[in-house]
Amino acid sequence: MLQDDFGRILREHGLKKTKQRVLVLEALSSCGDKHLTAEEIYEIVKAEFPEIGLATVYRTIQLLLELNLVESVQLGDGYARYEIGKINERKAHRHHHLICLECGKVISFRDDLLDELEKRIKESVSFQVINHEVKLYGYCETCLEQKRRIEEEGTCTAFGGAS
Amino acid sequence: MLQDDFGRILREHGLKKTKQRVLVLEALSSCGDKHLTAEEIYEIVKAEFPEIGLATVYRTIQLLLELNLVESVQLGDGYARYEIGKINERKAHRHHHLICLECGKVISFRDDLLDELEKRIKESVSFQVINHEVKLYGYCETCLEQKRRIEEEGTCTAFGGAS
DNA sequence: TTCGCTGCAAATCCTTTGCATGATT
DNA sequence: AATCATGCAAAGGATTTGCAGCGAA
Repeated sequence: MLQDDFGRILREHGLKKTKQRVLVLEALSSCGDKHLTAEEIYEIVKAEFPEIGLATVYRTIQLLLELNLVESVQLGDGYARYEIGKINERKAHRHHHLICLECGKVISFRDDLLDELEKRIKESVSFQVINHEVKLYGYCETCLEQKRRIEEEGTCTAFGGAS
Repeated sequence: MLQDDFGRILREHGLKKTKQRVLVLEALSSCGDKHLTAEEIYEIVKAEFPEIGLATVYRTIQLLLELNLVESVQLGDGYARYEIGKINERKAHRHHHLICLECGKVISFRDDLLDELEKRIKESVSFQVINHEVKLYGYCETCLEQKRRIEEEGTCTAFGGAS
């Protein structure tokens, strides 16, 4: 299904369907919300196909980006991260990222509120918005609980922690 | 004024006030909304102080970031960009970036709508939002007009342009 | 068979770092 | 005078590219 679609898309663009390309797409596909780096994709694919090279992974990602099958996200940690796009889910646009400052976990979050913001921009500034990207930094549930627990335990610690 | 503040802040942190540091801060300060790259800052400062090295610019930026005088923005073009922060204006948080896909121009945009989004997130997901970053990609006024003009001129061209 | 795709290694790009010299307090 | 900051050049890390050989059409 996804395989056939992919083959068709490649064919339509005069590109060849190779094991490497399929495996890279599958890695991204199966890791849905994990926002993999190139290196991570490389490791995943290498488990099943050890002869693959990192350069091929980068080239394939580039290809998938151009085909609009994959989108890239910059989380500000110096790595480009990639997530599967339109092909198997339609959550392509209009989803934002919650990024945990503690553990780095990324949660995707769907919300159309930004449509409102875009409208507002159109009215006040002359700028035609095509796409948007929202990142919210904070603390995820797990890390929040952990912090809470530590605070409770440490209530009697006399030291304030000036930082 | 700004100079003195800067001197004070440096002194408070046991740092020395050097010509290079002042010039880097001034470059960022005077180019308010331009979101300069390190290389651009380097060029600006070099005009007035040719013996400065790029490494010093990077080190100074790092310093200014740590002092919270400057903030960094990733526009996804592979360069880190920097903008002056809290010191001379209080527009630190809550301003978003409109990025022109055509000419790369960056327009800063102030809006508190995201507070609403943050509240909504707090309700639906257990995630404590600390800060957020919004980038809107599209076309700026100048580029829109240019496109319009080209379209008008080219109305009679028979070719559709299958892309 | 043809031509694109791959793997490897070298190259590139932005940014950081080591070290001896130079400037600031 | 004592450090800290600088400039230079070399190192670093992510991504890219060149090229000969391999594999899909």
